[in-house]
Formats: sequence, structure tokens, C-alpha cells
Amino acid sequence: MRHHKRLEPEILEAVADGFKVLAEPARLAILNVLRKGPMSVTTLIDETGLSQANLSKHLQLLHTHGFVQRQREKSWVYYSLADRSVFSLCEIMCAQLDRHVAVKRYASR
Amino acid sequence: MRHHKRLEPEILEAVADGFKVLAEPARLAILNVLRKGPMSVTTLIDETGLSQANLSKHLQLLHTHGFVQRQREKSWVYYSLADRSVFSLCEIMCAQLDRHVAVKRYASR
DNA sequence: TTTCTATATGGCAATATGGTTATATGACAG
DNA sequence: CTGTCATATAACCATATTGCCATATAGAAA
Repeated sequence: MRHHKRLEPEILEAVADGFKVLAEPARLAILNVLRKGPMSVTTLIDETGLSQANLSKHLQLLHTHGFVQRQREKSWVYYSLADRSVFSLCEIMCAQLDRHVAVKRYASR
Repeated sequence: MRHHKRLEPEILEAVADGFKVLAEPARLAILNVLRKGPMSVTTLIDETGLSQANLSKHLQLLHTHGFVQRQREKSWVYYSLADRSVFSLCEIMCAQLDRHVAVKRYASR
């Protein structure tokens, strides 16, 4: 039988911080749009409908937490997904939500 | 080639809400402790070190979002993990963190 | 009933977060 | 150098969240 150690607080906090970055519709929208490929901030403004300043802040956060990569080219900055793990996370979360909704539906008959 | 629809805002918000529940060290600690098996609130107080009121509120949130199940027995309430998907999520997030830290280490040489 | 024990909940203060506006930086065109 | 475009940052307000305290509920025991 496996035993489960009490996780170090720093670990818990780091993981929580990671989830916190994903716990925001605007940032999920950005990540989803970036599936199309690398994109400049200006393009992202159009694609997401977010204001420039707001978008820029979200991008900083996504970047400092390693969810997106940055690449300067001339006077543009292209952002791209750091990896696809975000979508594994979202898929599992969606499945979790589906199960939960199904259970609630069943319970309320 | 796959195309990527603009996700409905309600979907984004639901997924974000799910992540928000995991974006808190205390709740991750609770979930981690619950890996040992179903547990009463009192036991959870000991295992997590959280105050009763605080713990209770976190448990409500975990429950309404379908992360834990509740089972009354005599005058105790036993909580248990609703499913193991949480740990898939955490594992992926940890791997993501590891990659990110590794990249930062490499960049700062 | 009264008194425990177990759990839930309401209110409050402190802190954090998102969005907006205004401003700053930085590259390039003329 | 001046102006303009692309992006980043600072200051601010409004809102939300956490943890604590006190209190409420509810079952068991006495």
C-alpha cells in the first residue's frame, strides 16, 4: 500500500500558484487562441477582444509561470504556447465537470 | 488541420472556476490527505492543521464543485475523494512546473 | 431539558486580483 | 530629431477571497 506524505507547504503553494494562473477565463481564452500558432500581441487583441493593457498583464503572468513563450521580432512580440500540457489539464478538468454535472442532474430527479 | 473554435464564455468560466478550486494550498492539502481514504472532519482537522470553520468552508467548496463526496454516519460526516482526476491534474501541473524551473535554471547560467 | 460533541454558517478585516486609464519604453519611418 | 506604432508598466478602483471569531444547528448522552 502506498503511503502519502504530507506535502511540503512550498510545493502545495507552487502547485496552487500554477492552478491560479489557469483559474481565469481571460487567460484560458488567450491560451486557446494561441493553439492556432504564435501570435503578436496586436493579433491577440483582435482574437480575444481584451484591452491592450489587460492582455499585456495576463501575458506577463502566463509567461512568468512558463505557460507561454515570448519571441521578439522587429518591433513585435510573438507569444506561443510553451507546451500542450495546458490542454491535458483542461481536458481532465472538463471531464471532471461533466461527471459532476451528470451526478447533479441524476440527483435532482 | 484542426481548427480551434472560440470557446463559449460560459465554458471558459466553468473551467476557470474548476481551476480556482484547486488554486489554494489548503484545498490541495485536504485533497492530498484524503488520498488515505474517507475521513471525518475532525480527523481532517488533525491531519491538515486547519481550523474547524476554515476547513468546513473549504470542504463545502470542494463538495459543491464535485471534488469530494460526503457521507453522513451517525453524527460524523465523512469526506472522500470524488475521483482521482485531481491527481492527474496535479501531476501534469508539477511536470509543467519542473520544466519551467529547469528552463529558468538553464537561462540563468 | 441540559449538556456535550460534530459540523456548518454568517460577519468582519485584511489581502489579493482584474480591468481601466494614463504613461512609459522602445523600435522604426520620415 | 520627431512622430508613430507596438508593447509594457504604474496608479487606481471595485470586487472577491481567505482566515478568524462567534454563533447556529443537530445528534447523542446524561
